[in-house]
Amino acid sequence: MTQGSFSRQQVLKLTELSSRQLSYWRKTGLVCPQSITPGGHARYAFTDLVALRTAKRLLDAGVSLQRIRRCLDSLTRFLPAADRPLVELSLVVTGDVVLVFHGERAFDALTGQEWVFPIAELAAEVEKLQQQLPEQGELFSAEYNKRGELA
Amino acid sequence: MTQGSFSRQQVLKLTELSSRQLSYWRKTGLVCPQSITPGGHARYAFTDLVALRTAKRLLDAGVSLQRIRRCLDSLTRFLPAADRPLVELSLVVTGDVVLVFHGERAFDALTGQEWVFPIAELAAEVEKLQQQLPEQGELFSAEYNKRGELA
DNA sequence: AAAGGACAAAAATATTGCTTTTTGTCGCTT
DNA sequence: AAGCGACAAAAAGCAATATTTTTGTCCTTT
Repeated sequence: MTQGSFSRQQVLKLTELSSRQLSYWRKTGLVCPQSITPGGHARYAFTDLVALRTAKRLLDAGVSLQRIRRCLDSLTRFLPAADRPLVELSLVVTGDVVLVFHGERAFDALTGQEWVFPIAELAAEVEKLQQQLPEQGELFSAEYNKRGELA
Repeated sequence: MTQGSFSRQQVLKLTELSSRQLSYWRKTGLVCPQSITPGGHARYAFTDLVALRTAKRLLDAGVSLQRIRRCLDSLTRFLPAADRPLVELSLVVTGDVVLVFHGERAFDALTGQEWVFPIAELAAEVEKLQQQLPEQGELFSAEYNKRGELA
């Protein structure tokens, strides 16, 4: 009995969703109540609550519903083990992107593309490359022109 | 003399850029050689190399040149202390977004918008909310219908 | 109270055509 | 080898429009 079972009123209070949203999300399958009463009324489980609240937060952070849906779609593909991404996963967001942290990795929830390379490491990398060129060094010293660049 | 000074050939080898790109980037001010020889030839400093390679990596990760330029523009606004973002900053990327890690924070290089909320914390939060509702609990046990939802 | 339907405003997305940017290639000069 | 210029293809961005999704409001039914 870890579940708990919440009525519509309770859910509205706990999630700060509008009644319309709750209905619509249910109808369109974004978050459905875990069970239904004999009278056809929704009963939301605790995990449903978490999912609803997560979706709400994503919305508030500027992620559109449609993007949320697409992310969920993708995630079932990339992480089939994650049954309910909105409940289980660790997400980070701006308006345009949803990042999923999973183990050591981070990837885009939508495209699955992995996020990469702390560029800090690049200096070291170039340094290594530098050693592959035996001949170069302080060969040139003249500096006739200073740059006025962007980067 | 931490600089080092690299000829065009060396730079091409080290950065895996095309000759055309090197020229164009120089002309458009993305990354310019630190100094010029009496004959008008480019001499790239070590930091230039790092900048070039960083830009190349961003490109490879799917960030367009134009976006890179705009990011650099923004960064000089958000982090005026960062003289050469491509050399100094710690960036993370997908095709659409460049994230900058700076101290404790992470923000979008383009918009400056801060990134937020590990959603993992949500469960705990809802649990807390739950306690504000004294009346609910395992009041309902009937489950007549299983859901077939997305999340 | 909860669900469902209907209508409309707002928000988001997709599409299309147009402009600008980036890159490659060739040829010429130093 | 390095730089410069010109032409063209590819990629990216932009703006205006159409289409779809989401949400609110009102009304009816159980």
